[in-house]
Amino acid sequence: MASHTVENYLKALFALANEAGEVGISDLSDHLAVSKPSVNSMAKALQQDDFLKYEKYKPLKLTAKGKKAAALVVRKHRLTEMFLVEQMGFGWDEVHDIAEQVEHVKAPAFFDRMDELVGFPTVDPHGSPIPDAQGNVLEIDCVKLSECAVGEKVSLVGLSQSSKSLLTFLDSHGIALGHTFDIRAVEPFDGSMTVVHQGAIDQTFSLKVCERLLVNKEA
Amino acid sequence: MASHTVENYLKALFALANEAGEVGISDLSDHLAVSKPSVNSMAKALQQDDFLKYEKYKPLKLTAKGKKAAALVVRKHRLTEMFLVEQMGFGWDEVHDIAEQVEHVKAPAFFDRMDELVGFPTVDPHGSPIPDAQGNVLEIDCVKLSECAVGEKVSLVGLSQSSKSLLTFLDSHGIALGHTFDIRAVEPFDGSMTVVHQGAIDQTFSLKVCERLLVNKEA
DNA sequence: CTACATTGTTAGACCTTTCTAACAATCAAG
DNA sequence: CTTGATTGTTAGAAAGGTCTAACAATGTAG
Repeated sequence: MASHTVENYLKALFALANEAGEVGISDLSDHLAVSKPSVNSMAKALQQDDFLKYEKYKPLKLTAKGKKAAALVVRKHRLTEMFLVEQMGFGWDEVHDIAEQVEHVKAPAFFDRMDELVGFPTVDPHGSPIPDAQGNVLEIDCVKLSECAVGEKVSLVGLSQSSKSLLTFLDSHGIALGHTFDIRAVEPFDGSMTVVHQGAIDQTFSLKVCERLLVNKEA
Repeated sequence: MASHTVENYLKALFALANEAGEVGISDLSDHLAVSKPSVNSMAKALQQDDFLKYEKYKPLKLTAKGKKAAALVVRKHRLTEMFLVEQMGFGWDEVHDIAEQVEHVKAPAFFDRMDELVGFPTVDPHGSPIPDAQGNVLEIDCVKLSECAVGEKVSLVGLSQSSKSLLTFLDSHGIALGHTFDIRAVEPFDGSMTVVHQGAIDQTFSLKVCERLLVNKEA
């Protein structure tokens, strides 16, 4: 089974491919806070194990095997987050770091039981999809709030790049997954948006916030 | 913080010192399934970090720092076992291997929450004491069943060296912590014991079993 | 007290993962 | 099409953990 380190590389590769498309050595180097030569040699090692297709100066590409292995790590991570929130009472802003550790535990029964206890969820506490036991990931139908127009009524289904500070921001504004927004105005100057939150409170969000909120238009 | 490997060495040192008194390189080598030269070099490394006092050809001795660090790993292990049984529905014979993995998670809040959720237990599912957050271990007042005499009435408080096969044996005989035994006979030939289990069923146990059952005489 | 088994030690190698320093390829701009 | 920035590469070393082979110390039986 893949080492702690290998699992982290796979997870990073998977995440970067899903948001940036092409993944270069430098992207991984930044994301993992590891030097480029280190990434380079790991890339060769991962290719050796058929997790990765690596050609000099070309973008890195996970193989089918690599994608599956990565998805299963993500599965462990997101199931853990769900378990931490639902069964252990942690806040959605506290679970990432803990899950980052727990995801490397090698004990399938442990994660299977978590899955069962939280009722076989399909998304984690931040709305990100949980890959199934075969490593398949269900795509979620959503757009960034920033891409919506005045007059639209949407509901929050997920976050892109949820960070602790974003989560704290949302908490402090009483925003949670499933909440609705009626888009009232978009400021042309800076892209900030004024919305009616949960049909009641008027709130204005910066473009930076709106780009992180993934919403569903059929609310 | 100590690595995965170092934590395992500390835990082994702690366990062996508590049952064998003196701990030699070979004991550790056997216990961890690692070669003697490996143990030897790790002993030097542990001394470097002041976890261990090491002198050539002398038995290994944990320092105060080493004992505390070891106790805290044992704490994580046993809290995890308790959590797995009480909150996740695992059997007492299933939890050791999972806890062996989870104990290396570096997330104090995770274990604190487990502790809370299972009601701050003082012993794990096998009756072994859970060290407190400062690394202090409460001694449990008990003797081996094999050391008891005919006519005594005792209750099961713990197990020494609980293995999966011992736990399965106990399960199949309906034996659990807290159960009582009235000692009826001790066979002089092989040390096997006949007892009344829970005031109802007559059972006979081999010496090997009786040496693993830790009991309290004031039952 | 010698001999043998046990136990511990050194030396040297290997694997994984990381680094820095220096160099090479690629790509976008002028 | 050349320049310069970015990006990627090699080479070489180090740390942590492991091994085997060979040798040294210790302790126990006769």
